[in-house]
Amino acid sequence: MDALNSEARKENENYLTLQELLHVKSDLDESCILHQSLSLIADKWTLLVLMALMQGTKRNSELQRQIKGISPKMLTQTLKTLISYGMVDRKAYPEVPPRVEYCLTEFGISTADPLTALLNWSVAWEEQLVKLYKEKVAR
Amino acid sequence: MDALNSEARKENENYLTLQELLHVKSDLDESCILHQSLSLIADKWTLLVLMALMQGTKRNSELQRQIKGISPKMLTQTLKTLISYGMVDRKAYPEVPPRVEYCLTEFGISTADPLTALLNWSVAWEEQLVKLYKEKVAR
DNA sequence: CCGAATCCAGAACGATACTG
DNA sequence: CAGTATCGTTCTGGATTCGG
Repeated sequence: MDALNSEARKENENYLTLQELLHVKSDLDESCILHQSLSLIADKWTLLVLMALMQGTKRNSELQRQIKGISPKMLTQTLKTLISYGMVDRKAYPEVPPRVEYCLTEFGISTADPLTALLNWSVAWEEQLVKLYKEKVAR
Repeated sequence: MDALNSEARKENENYLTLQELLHVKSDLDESCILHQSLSLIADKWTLLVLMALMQGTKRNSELQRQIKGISPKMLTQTLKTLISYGMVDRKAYPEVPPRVEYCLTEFGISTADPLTALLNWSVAWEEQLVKLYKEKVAR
């Protein structure tokens, strides 16, 4: 268990560990880059919309169908936020009935990297996590 | 740019990509393991408390000083949640005045792995992210 | 020193109905 | 089909006060 220093992956010269970050700046607050980036994508639907678009360009109604339980309002709102972030592109075709397509930008695609790491951690601790989540929503 | 399939890291047999996850289950909702694990740690202070404890065992008052802007209530509450998750251990010494120490469990330490990935993504896109965060809090 | 209890403001989210 | 507007609820987090 060498998670803290992640030596295994440090072949890459530019790889930065949490310890190194804390060494540079041990005061912790909202200016922490980790806190900032997490707060941008950590709401109820953003993650799911990003994942759906990882499969490729989709229309509004396709997203609506694929993402169970999302309301039209929240879908639109989440997409608008992601567009303002520069993570999603919107293309509207001047047709009747209207057709609108959404796809990820390069920046949007880049989120796959940290999300994949989170996925593999989640799978490794899945039993624990699922139990905790159930308890959480039970409240 | 091969973020979606992360071939570079697939030397590891067990490595799972987002595409593979979506292939197994293309319906997206709150049962998605990624959504569940993210929702457990994605609140205002959890991340900062975890990071502080990555440096080692600490007392309540040390955490209070190091984490700028956190109120005693939110510190206690966040610690209690992390203890209930099994990510943090609490040791109380029967002294006067009381002394209480907190440290990470193996599960807590394991969060360093996804967090380090998020950190390196954040640093790669730092300029973009900091700008977006500023706009977000301005609202 | 450590933490519990209470009250409250604001944000996030959901349901519904409506427009081009 | 895509998106907007309005309203109401729920949840989060902050301020303050009190107790062991």
